Amino acid sequence: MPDRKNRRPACTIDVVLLTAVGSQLAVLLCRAPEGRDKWVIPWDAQRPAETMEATATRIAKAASIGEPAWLEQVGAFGDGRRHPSDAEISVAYAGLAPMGTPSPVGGVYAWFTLSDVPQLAPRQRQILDSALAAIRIRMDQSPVAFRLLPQMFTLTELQQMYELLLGKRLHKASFRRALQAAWLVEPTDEWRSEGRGRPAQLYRYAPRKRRPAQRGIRLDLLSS
Amino acid sequence: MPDRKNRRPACTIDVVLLTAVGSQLAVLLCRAPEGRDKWVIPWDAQRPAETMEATATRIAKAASIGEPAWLEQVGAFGDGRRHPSDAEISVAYAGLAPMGTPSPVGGVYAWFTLSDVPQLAPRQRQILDSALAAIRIRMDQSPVAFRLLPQMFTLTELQQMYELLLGKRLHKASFRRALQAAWLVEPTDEWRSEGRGRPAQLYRYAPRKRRPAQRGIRLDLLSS
DNA sequence: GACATTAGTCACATGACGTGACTAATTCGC
DNA sequence: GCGAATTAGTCACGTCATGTGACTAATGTC
Repeated sequence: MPDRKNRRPACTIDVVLLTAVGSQLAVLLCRAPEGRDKWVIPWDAQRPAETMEATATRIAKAASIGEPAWLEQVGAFGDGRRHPSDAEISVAYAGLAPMGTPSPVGGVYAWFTLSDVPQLAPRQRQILDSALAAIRIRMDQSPVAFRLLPQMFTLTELQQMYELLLGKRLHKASFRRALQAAWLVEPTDEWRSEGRGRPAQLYRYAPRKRRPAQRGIRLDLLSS
Repeated sequence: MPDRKNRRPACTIDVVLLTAVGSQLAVLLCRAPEGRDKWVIPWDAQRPAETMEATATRIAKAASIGEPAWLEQVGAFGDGRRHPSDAEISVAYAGLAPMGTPSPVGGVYAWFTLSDVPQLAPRQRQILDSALAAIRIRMDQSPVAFRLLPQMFTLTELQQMYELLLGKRLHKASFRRALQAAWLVEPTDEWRSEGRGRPAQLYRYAPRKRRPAQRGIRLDLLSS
């Protein structure tokens, strides 16, 4: 919700909201007031007495539905590259919305799969790339992938989410072994039949004990 | 070099400069203009047409001697905590200076070992802690420790530098094994005798091939 | 009921890591 | 000199994590 009444803020907050659409990552963009087919990453200026994170949450709420399931700062960007606001610097946040979050009505906002992202202002392009890189790095530390899934999910869905976020394929057996070692999920009594093939058991995110000294789970696991 | 003539900049650049002093990490602080014994992390406002990184380099240059051997952004901080400048937000950079960099003359700047850091403004304390955490995280990705050492060094010195930055002891054999696997150093013909004990071979930083698919060296190696 | 399809598991090879003990080269005290 | 102390450097072995292919299990389709 870029507010065009103020001119040239000193600093903007930009929010890269991601979700899963089918088997692709998608980012939420906002139609620019000028130009029919111009799109921007949602941004706004901080309001008085508002923390940066509060600003980011407000932008995310206005843009999508409800609060993002995860939100973290990516960094500050500037260095001369152009930004829709002409602000000197922009502080970027990355957020995740559960898959299935609908494109908000009105046509002002829309999800774009990563390969379909239209041309952005140079600084916003840089922000998008950095946000993706930041998420990939933080996946090792914190269980981010669950934020994109519903409460209950199959292990295959979870693995696909990891593959989406990491941008590479994982090996089934290795993935499940690592998952067990991390004590992150627990099985439920329910099963889901997806048409053909054996039904899959549903799991729920339930991180267990052993937080201390828990060395980040490494999912380098290659190929299929 | 906090410039007190401007009032209340919108955004400051703060630079956490680290070096090794003896067997401790030390941070460069600047004497606050008011109050004899108040110290601050060096900061300044951006100048017109200056990138953030250029500002950080300028601050580092003014504070210590020459350019820092490494400089990277940590993030943007604000959220109400107090800062010497009263600025809304501060963008923090972390930098490294080779060990042996002298305390600049004049008494305005001085190195403080981490355990001797005096009380700082709350936001600057947060910045310092985050900068340390950021360096520890990035050590895995990029060979930061070498920036603190001279061109040639012994493997024991290198190991001590890693221990300093990671804040924990490493096992000699494991450390060298991991180092070999990473192809980061090569031996020279020279040896150094340090008084008692067998002389140590000198090594030089020389990252070799195999950059692709090089999975970050994990140095979890515990105890002595 | 044979087959395709998807879920879930097993077993083995390979490599990384934690650890203690070993050898090597020097200085120091006598 | 000569042995003890000290520091450098290596080895070997046990354990655990990871890469990988093949296996079993349960369902739908024809």
